[in-house]
Amino acid sequence: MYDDFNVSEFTQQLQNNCLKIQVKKIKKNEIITNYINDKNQICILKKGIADLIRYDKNGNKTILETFKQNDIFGEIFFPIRINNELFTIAKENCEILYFTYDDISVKCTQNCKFHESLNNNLLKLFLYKIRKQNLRVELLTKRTIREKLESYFSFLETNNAKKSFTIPFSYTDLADYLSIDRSAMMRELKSLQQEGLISRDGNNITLKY
Amino acid sequence: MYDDFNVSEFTQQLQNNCLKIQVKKIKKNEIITNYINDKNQICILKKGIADLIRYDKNGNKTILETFKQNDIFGEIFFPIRINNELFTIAKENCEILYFTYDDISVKCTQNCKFHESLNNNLLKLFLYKIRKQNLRVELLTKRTIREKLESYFSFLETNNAKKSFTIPFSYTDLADYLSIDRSAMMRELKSLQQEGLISRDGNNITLKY
DNA sequence: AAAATTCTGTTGCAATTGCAACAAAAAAAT
DNA sequence: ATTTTTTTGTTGCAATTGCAACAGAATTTT
Repeated sequence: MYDDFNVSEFTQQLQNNCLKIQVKKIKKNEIITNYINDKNQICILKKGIADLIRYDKNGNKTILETFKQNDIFGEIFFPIRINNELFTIAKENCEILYFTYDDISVKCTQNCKFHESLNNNLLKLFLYKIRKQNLRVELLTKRTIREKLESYFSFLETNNAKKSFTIPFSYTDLADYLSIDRSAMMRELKSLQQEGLISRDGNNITLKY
Repeated sequence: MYDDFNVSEFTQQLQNNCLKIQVKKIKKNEIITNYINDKNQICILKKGIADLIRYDKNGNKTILETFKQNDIFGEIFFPIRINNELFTIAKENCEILYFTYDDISVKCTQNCKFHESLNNNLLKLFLYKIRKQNLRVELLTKRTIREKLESYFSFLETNNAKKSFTIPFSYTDLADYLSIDRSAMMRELKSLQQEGLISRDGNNITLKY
């Protein structure tokens, strides 16, 4: 999807090192963190898939972010609350590294090589996250359902370097991700098909333009 | 608004150092960068205010991001294009530092103190940016104009620690920032007033709840 | 100081979107 | 293998939102 930052090695190193790291295994459909406790917490997803979710007062679910291997998340990235309850939920069995931002600035006594590369690697993870969020803002600021779909498909097209690709969501989740009504989205997908702009087979989409 | 990262000192240092830094002054309403050239470019706003803008094919303007002193932006944060033309425009006279991501990873020969703190400070700037973008996503995923306004006002309330605050936008720009139609937004503001939820005097809003 | 431009406030109407509801299909759990 | 739950697909109707258009206020430029 994005550039490969070669951070896998880094996240492997994290575990057995001088930094205070907690490792936890979370089962599918369980909550990883609810963004209330754990001030300045940083999490790295070592294995699995997870979503950052919000439910509003009307029961609308929104997928604020999606996380896969090596993605970074946690309370530290949400210091400002606008009366929302957020939580990260495991979509598959997950393995997560927990530590705090405060810890990373404390130099370890041994001046180890690990600490040398820590900031550098975190910088890459942060950069990756910013890019992902920028894409998200671009999608969300599109004014119509059609434009959101087209933009998202355009992204998947670029990402897969193919006119055909698989949506990495159920259609229910895709609507929650684009922050639109599912039935209205289905209606729009139908229009796109009828106008011959796309074809569709399950979660596989082919762009006809 | 956010935590103070004490990065001002850092951005001052940047200019007279081993890193290849370009400094430019850009006049109000001129384009700072158009996100096409300048691969891996990073910009830091040393002085002034700027917006990242997109116009869609229907002429709708969207303010994707707003930048003030010490904010970081540039092409590097947008590696994936989804057929949008983006550009950053100076809202006031600006002073900008330009460098590239590639340069920062090159250790300088003198092993200077500056390079020691470079990654650390960039990490803070990146973190700050992620927080800002997360807030943005929270706003944009709200389903109705009313909810967007309420959320944004709630943020300003928290930020100013007061029920009264000044919107840092014209109403035209606020609509472009929330990605909604201006007239529909004005209508909603009127409703909020009529229901006694807010009062309004120019760009000053007071929450009545 | 006058002219030009941008911003605010408003409204009727049209288009889009959301809501509710349901049946069939598919997937997951027992 | 059967039951339960979730997802998909669909549609009429209502509510919201966007569009167009304009006048007056405010701001900026000349």
